[in-house]
Amino acid sequence: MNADQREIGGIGAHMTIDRLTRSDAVRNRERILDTARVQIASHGPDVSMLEIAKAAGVAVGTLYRHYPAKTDLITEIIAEQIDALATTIEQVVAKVESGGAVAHLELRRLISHILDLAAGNPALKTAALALPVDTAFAQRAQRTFTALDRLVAIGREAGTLRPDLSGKDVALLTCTGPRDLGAADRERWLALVWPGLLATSDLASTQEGRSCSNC
Amino acid sequence: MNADQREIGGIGAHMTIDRLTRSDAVRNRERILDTARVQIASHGPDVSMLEIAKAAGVAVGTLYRHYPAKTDLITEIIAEQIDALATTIEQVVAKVESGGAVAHLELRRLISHILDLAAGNPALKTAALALPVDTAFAQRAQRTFTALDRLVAIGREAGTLRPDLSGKDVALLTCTGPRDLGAADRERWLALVWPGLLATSDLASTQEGRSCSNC
DNA sequence: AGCTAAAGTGAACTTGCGTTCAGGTTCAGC
DNA sequence: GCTGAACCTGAACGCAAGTTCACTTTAGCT
Repeated sequence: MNADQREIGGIGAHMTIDRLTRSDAVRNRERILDTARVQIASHGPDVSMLEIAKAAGVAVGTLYRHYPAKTDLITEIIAEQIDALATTIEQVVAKVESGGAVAHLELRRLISHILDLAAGNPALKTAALALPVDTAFAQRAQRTFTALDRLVAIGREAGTLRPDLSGKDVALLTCTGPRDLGAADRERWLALVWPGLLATSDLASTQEGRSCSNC
Repeated sequence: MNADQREIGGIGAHMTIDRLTRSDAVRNRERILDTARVQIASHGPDVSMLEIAKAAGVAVGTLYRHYPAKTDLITEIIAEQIDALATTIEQVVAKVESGGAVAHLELRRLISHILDLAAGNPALKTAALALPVDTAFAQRAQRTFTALDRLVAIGREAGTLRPDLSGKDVALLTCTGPRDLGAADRERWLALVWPGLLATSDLASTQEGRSCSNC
């Protein structure tokens, strides 16, 4: 799974010689990350480090060896999440650019997906807000915005999306979307918001919502 | 300002005889409430009781005399806020019902107002969520929903608002509206969401947003 | 097998916050 | 002005969570 030569210092680790990294250390680091992901998702970012450690089958000291402060742990987890989302969006863009899908429909699906993600992890945004503002998040978020912008631009040019819509708009909406509510409320929310993103709200309304005869 | 006969026990205070309530106690209670409102609004609901006390020019013990637990303080403040909002909405409804205003326009103004409130108090929702669910909030919130429902119903009957729109929809949107963002983002948010609340998004779009010739 | 540096362990320390309470203070009525 | 109950005060308590560190264990090498 993980070979001998792996990163250890997080984002910008570089040292003259990559001395050995013990296998148990790598294993524990992964266990901690996996556990923390789940714990934070279900119990919020206020889970104690002790509980995370216990759930990971590791002592607190070990946890602190890998992440000198709780902030570091949470930062890494959020960074993961952002990267995953960016990748997803980029894949969607690629699919649309290759003609394999329609921009505005994919955008709707994407928003729905993001809402689901947020709902499965209601505490993430809270956690992110509690973090220092100038971390490595900016560039990661930028990647997300860029991809979103691309997708929106295609839809705009196709005439299906609102002429003045931007990727930032979509981010604005999804970031403020419901996080602590059930699937029904999320769907309703999208049904309410969606028309505002279209060039003409009577067209292209694919799913529920207002009365629409031809779709 | 406050005469001899005033409430002291909060919501449902009733005793055989309303014995004396010292003037300094009343004064302090008000000072505490005023201070807490400000402190919570600016520093979030995590301000320590000590800081609130200090800012109010009072010892912690006094704070705890009036509010046996921090929860009680926050509860009262949120209750105040909800009541004020409910009153505002009811006034709007009355104005509309008397023919003094148009429902959908007032709804838009109302949503904007609620967003402003939330932005001036970004921590309130967080605080409310951290509270026990079955408090006296339910009936207060109900008052708000009822008023909203009435306003929306009028707009629906007038044909300006989306036929399937409910007061709960408006609550869903405003509750998830931007809280930590600037006025520009709030306006943009509303511009994006607003079309989805109208019967036909091309009509009655009063302000910014898409191209609209006759308004 | 033996060595050693890296990694792991968990009790203890620190800090911050909610809350209490014994004692001093003050308002209100006589 | 005197009395007593209500009120105020703030040091102290308890607790929970983040963090440290002296010591033990272990992986990787020879």
